[in-house]
Amino acid sequence: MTSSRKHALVGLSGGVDSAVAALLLLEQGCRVTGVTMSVYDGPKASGRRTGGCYDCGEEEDIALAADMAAQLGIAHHIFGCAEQYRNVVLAYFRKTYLEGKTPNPCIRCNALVKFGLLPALAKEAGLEFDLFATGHYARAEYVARYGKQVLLCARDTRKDQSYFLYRLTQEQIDRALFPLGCLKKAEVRRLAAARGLPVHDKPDSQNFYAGDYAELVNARPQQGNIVTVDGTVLGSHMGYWRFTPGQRKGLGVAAKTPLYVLRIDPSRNEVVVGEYGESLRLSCIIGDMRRHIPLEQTDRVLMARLRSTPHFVPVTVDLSGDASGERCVVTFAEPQAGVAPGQSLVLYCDNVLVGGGIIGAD
RNA sequence: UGGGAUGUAGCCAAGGGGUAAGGCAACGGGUUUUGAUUCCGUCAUCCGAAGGUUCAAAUCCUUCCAUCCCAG
Repeated sequence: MTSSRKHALVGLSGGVDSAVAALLLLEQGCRVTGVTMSVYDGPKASGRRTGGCYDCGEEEDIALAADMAAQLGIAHHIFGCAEQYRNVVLAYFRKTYLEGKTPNPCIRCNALVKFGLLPALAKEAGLEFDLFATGHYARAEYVARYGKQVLLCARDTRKDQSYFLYRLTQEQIDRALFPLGCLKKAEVRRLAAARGLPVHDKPDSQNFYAGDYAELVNARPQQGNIVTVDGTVLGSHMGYWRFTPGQRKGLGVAAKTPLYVLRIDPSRNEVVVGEYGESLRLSCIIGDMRRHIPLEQTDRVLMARLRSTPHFVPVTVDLSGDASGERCVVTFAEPQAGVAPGQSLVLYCDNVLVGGGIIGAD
């Protein structure tokens, strides 16, 4: 491009964050086009919605996104992604739970649908753009010492969402733009209010699905036992796929101390529980890795997140066991609770996202 | 049937004359783009039942009921 005026495609969800992202890009002088994906293809249910990604009331959000685009004076396009979403996210969600593991649909969706299919469809539709922006609280910046564009934590690490983005490819990172990366949520709302955007006080959406997860797994309820490590039966449940390691609430089992899910045994439909101490683990195997920065280039202690929470644990990573570099063993400085197969472990060096992978079954 | 023991919320469990701890579960809420974690709040007008003693009892007495264990 000869023009210095960049053209940014912005994923508008209908919420405050993406609207403010678009607003900021306009203020920076970008050409901006809004795009929204439609992913729901389930029953046209009740219409009662609480704000999930896969939500039977998504038309409302799409309409909000369109309104927002109109208010900002930018073009807006809607792309149907339901079929792919079903194949890529929902099928994965169901399969993972049935394997006795815990899926993370947001990570999968970001890499394959939101940052994958959506811009691809936009390109197919003839839209030209240099950048793809979203309202995520994260940063994508060129870092000289690594010689490329990398993902970084948002300034406000409490709100940081880079965890959900670690599976992006280098090309996706190269054109990614996160206008909210240096802002706090309150500032974003203030900006929206100042610009008169009606979504300025819209509650955050924080669910992937507003209904009963078991509906998505779509498995027939099946009674099984809740057992201790030594096999003592403490109670029963209606399907192992309703549980995740580390879970405490919802077991329905009374004991001296709180009990946590230690592991799940799909073949016996058993949920193994134990005390907090029994749930601690010092290491785990990571598979299906995505590596953004070679570990040799990191000279500081690596920190890991085992969940999207702001909690970081110092770790050491051993890649020696696997030549392909897709697997490694991660050892924690302190024993960790809630290490759940299927969940992602994401590595950071300072604020830079180094890579990550999926926690294995053992 | 004889001997022993126990009966406090859904579960476990303190309190042994002065007006029902605590834990677990459950429920409600906060945090959270994963129903995890975490945090906050609520949860026995009543202590197996009926009488009695006392200013006052879940706590003492009596009887009854239930359950468990050991005998036979």
